[in-house]
Amino acid sequence: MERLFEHINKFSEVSEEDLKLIESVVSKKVIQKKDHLLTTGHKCHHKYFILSGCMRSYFVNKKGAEQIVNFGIENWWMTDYDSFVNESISHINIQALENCEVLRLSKSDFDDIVSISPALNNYFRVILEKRHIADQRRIQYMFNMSGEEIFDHFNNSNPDFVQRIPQYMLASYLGFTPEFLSKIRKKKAETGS
Amino acid sequence: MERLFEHINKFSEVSEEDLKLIESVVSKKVIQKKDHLLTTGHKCHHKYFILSGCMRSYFVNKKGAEQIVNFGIENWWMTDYDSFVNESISHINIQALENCEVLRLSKSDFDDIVSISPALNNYFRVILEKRHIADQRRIQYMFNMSGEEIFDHFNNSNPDFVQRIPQYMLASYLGFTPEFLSKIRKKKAETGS
DNA sequence: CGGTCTCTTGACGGAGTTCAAAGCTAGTGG
DNA sequence: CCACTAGCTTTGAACTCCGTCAAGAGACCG
Repeated sequence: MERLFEHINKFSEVSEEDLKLIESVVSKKVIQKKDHLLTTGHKCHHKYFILSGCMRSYFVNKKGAEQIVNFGIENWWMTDYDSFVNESISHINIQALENCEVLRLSKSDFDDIVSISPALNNYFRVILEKRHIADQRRIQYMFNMSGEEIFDHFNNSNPDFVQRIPQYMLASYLGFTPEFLSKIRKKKAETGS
Repeated sequence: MERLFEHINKFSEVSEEDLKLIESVVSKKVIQKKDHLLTTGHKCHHKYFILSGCMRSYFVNKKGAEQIVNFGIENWWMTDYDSFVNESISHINIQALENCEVLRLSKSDFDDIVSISPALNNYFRVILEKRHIADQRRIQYMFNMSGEEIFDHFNNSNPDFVQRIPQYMLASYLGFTPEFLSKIRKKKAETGS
């Protein structure tokens, strides 16, 4: 709980009352590694704030391969915004990659607290700004860099995180095959970084 | 002005007072076709609500070509969020593709009105949700579709808009070369769509 | 009209994929 | 504590999609 409070405080000026409000509507859950929080074909009724652990969202592409869309780690709100906001059928899956502790917040409680508390509403606006900026950067990188450069950039930006996931998932997230990623690594090993 | 009010009303429950507040801080500007609202190396101090016309944001990639990041049309807020929010040097350009009428809103006025008016803050949160969802979809399409499929999908989703811009800009936005787009079109003409 | 901007065409090249096989690694149970 | 197995990574050859380059053909605007 403290972790969520700190996160909110970092992005919005909230009162004790605001924190009590959100505390009253979230519930702590433990998720086992490999368990799913959301599967394709269902509506996404919740946001999950990750207290510990690591997750991925992914869909099965036309070739039958799992395409990873996002990873989530500590201090991230994980959800399918499309399904959550529009209450539509989700096309993605959300799965724990490690044992996780999360705080779960339902759509109706979310709607309530943002209408009751301007400060919490503001918190969610600010983290959406951050996320939109991250999305835009990601799109720009995809257009401007080769596979190898994208790989280097991600490694340099997330040196700790890359340790936590298998290479083939990183390959999927970055948009290429595990074989190609392996060849990049080989080339680097030969030429010395 | 009416156009902006309608847009706000569509996404948030605002009072007359809220509308007067935002009216008091935006100013109407006319932008000539080909003029820039933002150029690389400068800070983005404003958001622009497009009343009429059409714009693009783009950067010059490593190969020296202009890579289009986004288009903006009527009822869109155009800005470089990264630079606007973080007050950092922008890496992109924003240019009018047609003669435009816009409502200009400065960063400091934006900060003021979202802290004064919860309803306006909520409006900006909701449109950020929409934008994040659009970004996520775009990323998913880029991963899941071939160039030809991406082209078809964009054409089908934006039948009116594609008439307004030259093909080579569409090619840039979708992430390939004008030559390749021309070959797709040729193939379609031959095989009958 | 003349020039610039846009679109098309074709030959060639390269980045990344596919497929199939083999080598590694780590977790699990006996 | 070892052995087995499932999951992960590496390799290489053939292939595909799309980019590059260069040249020409339209189209639009002063």
